[in-house]
Amino acid sequence: MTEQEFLKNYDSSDFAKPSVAVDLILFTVQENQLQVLLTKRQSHPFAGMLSLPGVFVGIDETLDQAAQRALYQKTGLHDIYFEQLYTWGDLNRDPRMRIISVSYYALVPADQIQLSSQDAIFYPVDKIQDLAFDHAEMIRYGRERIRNKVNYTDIAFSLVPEEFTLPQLQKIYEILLGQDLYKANFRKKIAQQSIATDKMQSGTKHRPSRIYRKK
Amino acid sequence: MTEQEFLKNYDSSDFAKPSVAVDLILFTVQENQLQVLLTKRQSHPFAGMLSLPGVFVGIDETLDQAAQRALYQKTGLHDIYFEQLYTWGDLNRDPRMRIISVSYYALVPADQIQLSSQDAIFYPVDKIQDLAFDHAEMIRYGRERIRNKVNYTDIAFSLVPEEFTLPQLQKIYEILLGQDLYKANFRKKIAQQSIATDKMQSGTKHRPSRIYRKK
DNA sequence: ACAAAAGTGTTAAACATACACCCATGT
DNA sequence: ACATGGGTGTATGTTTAACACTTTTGT
Repeated sequence: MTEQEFLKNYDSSDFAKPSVAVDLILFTVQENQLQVLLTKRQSHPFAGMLSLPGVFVGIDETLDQAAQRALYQKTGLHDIYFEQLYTWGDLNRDPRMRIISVSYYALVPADQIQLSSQDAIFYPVDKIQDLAFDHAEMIRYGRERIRNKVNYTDIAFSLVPEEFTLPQLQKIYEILLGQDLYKANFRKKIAQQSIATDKMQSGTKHRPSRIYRKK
Repeated sequence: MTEQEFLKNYDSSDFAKPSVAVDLILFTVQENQLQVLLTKRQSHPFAGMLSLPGVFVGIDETLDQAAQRALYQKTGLHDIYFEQLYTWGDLNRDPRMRIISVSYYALVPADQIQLSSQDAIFYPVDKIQDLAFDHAEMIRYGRERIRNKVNYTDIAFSLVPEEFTLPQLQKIYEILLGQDLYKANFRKKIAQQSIATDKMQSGTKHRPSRIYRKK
């Protein structure tokens, strides 16, 4: 049977279909650590373990919409940076049945977050041990994508409030990259993507920092 | 209903499921152009138009396996460079039904290709106009991914035979990047990733080029 | 000898890295 | 006055871009 004949004769009810889910990897920086949103599983399989929030993709719902829905359910947030990461299709990802999962990652400044679900918590990425399904692997992959993208995009700005100081922003860069940066050089590079306001930070017990916005 | 309850009560037969397909974007360089493998559609929808080769994902088949199968059907090839690109989930991608498609791209040296299907042809990427489904968009996205990856990986080597000359390799880089490169600088950078053999090219009407292998 | 493309050494500019220092605030 | 972190100018090293030139083959 050629592919054409296959497509021609294909009747969607004739074949067992995998289910399709979207899993969301929501990153934020809190307490000087990169953290990820996890939920505690109440039921089989992996009951009691932590897992990423996920939803099944509705028949009348795009993948992006499903990701937005998962985000909204857990955080009440709508308009934040998010992006498709990778699609996971191993056969026994889920012991119940064949599920193909499209993973998304999202970045949110810590101050925007108000968890709307009891069972949702933030967990430091570096301390993750065992998660349900292949979710630890997903997070590792997302972590790596971010580490790369920081260097040639402005995604780091997504983790900082609209108004921020350069030391704040530098800390974000350092956490995402996993290494310290030289203050003077960081500023020369990043200042170009930022606009200085006339406001200054207050309440510090040292010289106040100037407040910037993203250009 | 919480997500937990949803998952607990979820019965795969209760919900209409999208179908899942894999579409393959096979790139090669022929006649100094980046070309992509297309097939002419014989039947509805988009009968007569060109499209990417694709397969439905079997219930006992991983996504990578499905991509390999599509590759093998069209070219008889097995072990070549390929990688997942992106998953497309818009609602009306296919007029027949809801299909989510996981796209893969692959890179093959032109000399390895022996098309095993009558209706498969190579088509220059820069001359593509209308394709069936969202396949033109997929190719554009894959083209962009390659353009980026050329700069920080060695994927360009995947488009050249095991033994190659540096001018050959440079031409590949130039085609992938879409711009000319300076010979001397290209060599300083790439020579490090290559090993010189003691063989020389023959049959040219000018100075013969040394043959290299990938390190 | 000449054409044509292979192959190399050197210079100049751009960018990244590192250091040294000054500044503004609270105590 | 001092501790603390904010903020800046300059020098050094490394990478990238560009040019000028030599080499080897066929005709």
